[in-house]
Amino acid sequence: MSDHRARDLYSLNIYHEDQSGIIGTSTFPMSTDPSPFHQIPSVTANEYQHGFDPMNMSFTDYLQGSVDYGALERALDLSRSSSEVFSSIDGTGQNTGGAIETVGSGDISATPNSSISSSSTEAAGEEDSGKSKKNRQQKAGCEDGNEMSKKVNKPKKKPEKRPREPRVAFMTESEVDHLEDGYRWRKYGQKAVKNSPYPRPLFGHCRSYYRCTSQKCTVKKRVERSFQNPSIVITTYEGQHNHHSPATLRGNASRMLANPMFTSPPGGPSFHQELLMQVPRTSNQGDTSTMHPHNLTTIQQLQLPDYGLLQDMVPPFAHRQQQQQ
DNA sequence: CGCCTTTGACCAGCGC
DNA sequence: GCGCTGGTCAAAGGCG
Repeated sequence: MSDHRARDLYSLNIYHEDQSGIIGTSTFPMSTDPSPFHQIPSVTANEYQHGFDPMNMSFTDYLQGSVDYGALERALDLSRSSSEVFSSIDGTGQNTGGAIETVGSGDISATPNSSISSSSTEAAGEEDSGKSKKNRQQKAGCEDGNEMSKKVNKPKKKPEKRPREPRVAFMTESEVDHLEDGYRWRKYGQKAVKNSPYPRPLFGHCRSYYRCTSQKCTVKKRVERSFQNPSIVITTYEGQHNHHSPATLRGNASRMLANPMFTSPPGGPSFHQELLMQVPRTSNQGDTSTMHPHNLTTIQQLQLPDYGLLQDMVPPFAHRQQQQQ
């Protein structure tokens, strides 16, 4: 879990379906070559605090609540999109890959923590567990093989759908599936991605479900690998943490994670998100000289022949990058 | 012992 | 209605 190794490059992509997929993307070098950091504009505290820039958004930004959903909404024009903005299922019903989405909930204009602290959110979580618990109890009660008891007593009420938490997906080029983000996660499930030729986690085409281990924190995340490029890990966060990163107890990494002012890792980062804090402005039009060559390399790696999961997102992104060359 | 992962099963939603 | 799929649960087991 924590012994994972980072690759030389990380690419961070934030997707939104309505906007041809990508709302932000960044690629940045790993600590093996710290020099590029000096060539890449860092995110200033001011930018961090007063303006949402999807191109500079990171796991940490999101997890730490630095990203205001209101700003996110404005940036993405999510006001007209209140449902899941990306579906992994194409028109034929075939899955082309995992879910990558930035989802605006119906209440997206709320503050970053509102979705967490709101009663609706809690109710949603409770409802979820409660519902399942009820069913579980029924199941437990029918160990004698009485199948009917499984499905009786279905309260058929609740016509209204439970609002989903806002979701944000990140694409990260990494060899490890579960990227360290400063929080503690508990895996609660795993599913083989449909149509996956490799239904086993070892081969990366499984979707893992994690839940924040902190009590009262309903944040979940899904981790899966891209069909097209197994080196790309797609991490989808749902909800926002209502607590500080527990990584504080595990070294200075959390200090940097929790501190948006942090812009230069002393002695080299040990957490991916420390690097994510350094996300460069890849949208830097006209001045490609500031782009690290690795960026382009990574982008091209993202462009894979078999359009599936990323077909809606990667090509436009890659094209844009190529046009900048 | 506590925390975590694994894993099979279940349920709801959705498309046909 | 049926089947598929995503999401979740919880027992069992592993690990430090």
